[in-house]
Amino acid sequence: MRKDTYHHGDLKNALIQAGIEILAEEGVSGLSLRKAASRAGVSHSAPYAHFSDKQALVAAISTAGYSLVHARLQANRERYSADPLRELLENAWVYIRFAVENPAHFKITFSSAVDKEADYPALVEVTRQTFIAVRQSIERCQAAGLLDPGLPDITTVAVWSQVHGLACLLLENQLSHTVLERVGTRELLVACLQQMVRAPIEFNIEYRTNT
Amino acid sequence: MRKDTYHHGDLKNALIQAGIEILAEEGVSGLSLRKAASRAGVSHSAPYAHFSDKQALVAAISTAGYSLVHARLQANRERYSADPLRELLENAWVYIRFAVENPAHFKITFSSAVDKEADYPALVEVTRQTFIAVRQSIERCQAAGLLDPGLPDITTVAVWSQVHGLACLLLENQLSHTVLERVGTRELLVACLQQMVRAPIEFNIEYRTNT
DNA sequence: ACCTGAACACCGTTCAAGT
DNA sequence: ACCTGAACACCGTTCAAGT
Repeated sequence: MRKDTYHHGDLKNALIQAGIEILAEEGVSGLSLRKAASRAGVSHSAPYAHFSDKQALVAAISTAGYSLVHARLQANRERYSADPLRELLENAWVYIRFAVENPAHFKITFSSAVDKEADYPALVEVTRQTFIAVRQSIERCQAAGLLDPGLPDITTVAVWSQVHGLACLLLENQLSHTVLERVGTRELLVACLQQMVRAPIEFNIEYRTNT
Repeated sequence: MRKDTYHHGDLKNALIQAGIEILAEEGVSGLSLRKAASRAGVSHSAPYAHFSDKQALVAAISTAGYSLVHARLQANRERYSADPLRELLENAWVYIRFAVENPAHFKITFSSAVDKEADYPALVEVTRQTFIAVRQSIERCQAAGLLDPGLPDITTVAVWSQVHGLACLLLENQLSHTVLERVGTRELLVACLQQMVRAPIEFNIEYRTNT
């Protein structure tokens, strides 16, 4: 039962953390089980005691990403409880910021590197929780007359799709040439949301005209 | 100069085609240079005569995907020249259909498996052309009073983001449990676009209530 | 110009074995 | 229960060599 015969009490989380670090340093293509193992100071086959295969580690890293976003949504809910529109904007901003600041982790998390999501109950659950949190935020906007009063599920898909899509397009730099020279990331987000929101979003957008 | 000493006159395109087939059969993770080579009936190092590395093949496959979508957008432009709203809807539908019918090819194409896009001029060009085609479609809607009359570039980003995001969420099956049981894919697309379009979209949405 | 075959480093995965 | 080390099949990439 001597603790130091095992490298640490929590190799599983150490591997997840190592994976996230590798993603930050080398991108999605740099992630490998063997590298995560070596970074955790353990042999290349040790991970198989905790993860049945690479997909399982990826699913765990994805779950961690979802949890992080979900926690921030919860924080926004308390912080902006008096202002549903602001809450919606800040929720979207959490998403965009995660994408821009942790591109590889975002891709693994939200661009579905996991093939059979159903095999990972924890991932399914946090996905569901996050969807519900977003929908509740949107229902509050609907109640305040700020969004189309249709089926909340559908309005949620519409809004989430737009924010997710914007995050992806930002990651792929498919906008920089045409748009981003004139408008900052947050202004662009506000302009996109404004297309659906039925009240002016209280955030000053400055179009930088090149003169 | 005997033709049959070389396996075919056009190994480059054969490799691209082989890659697309592999994607369809085995998904993104199944794609390898060696498999594409063997499928084209050529040794595993032959591809390097045409592609500097795997990224270059991926970029070529991505370019092919973009070209296909772009061609269909052009076709829609002629077909629906009298009805800009219908054109917008069908353009979005082309995008969604490509995602659902060719998930792996769509991911490689639009979810940026290419790291340094700038290294592949053909890809940059077709990306630009596609963005322009989408923007022109949106400008026609703006002129008809169907969309917010803001900067076309920004409105384009807003609409394209939503459609791209919807395609991604559909691919990840992150909607099936909550929404897709009640509404079909096309109805969901219409409902999303309707959030931004300032006229009823002439497409009947039936909510299948479970009774 | 276009392709082959051997070679190298890296990877995911398995398995018998050790504590 | 947790980890090691050898082994296997597969991969990307390079390079000398062949036509």
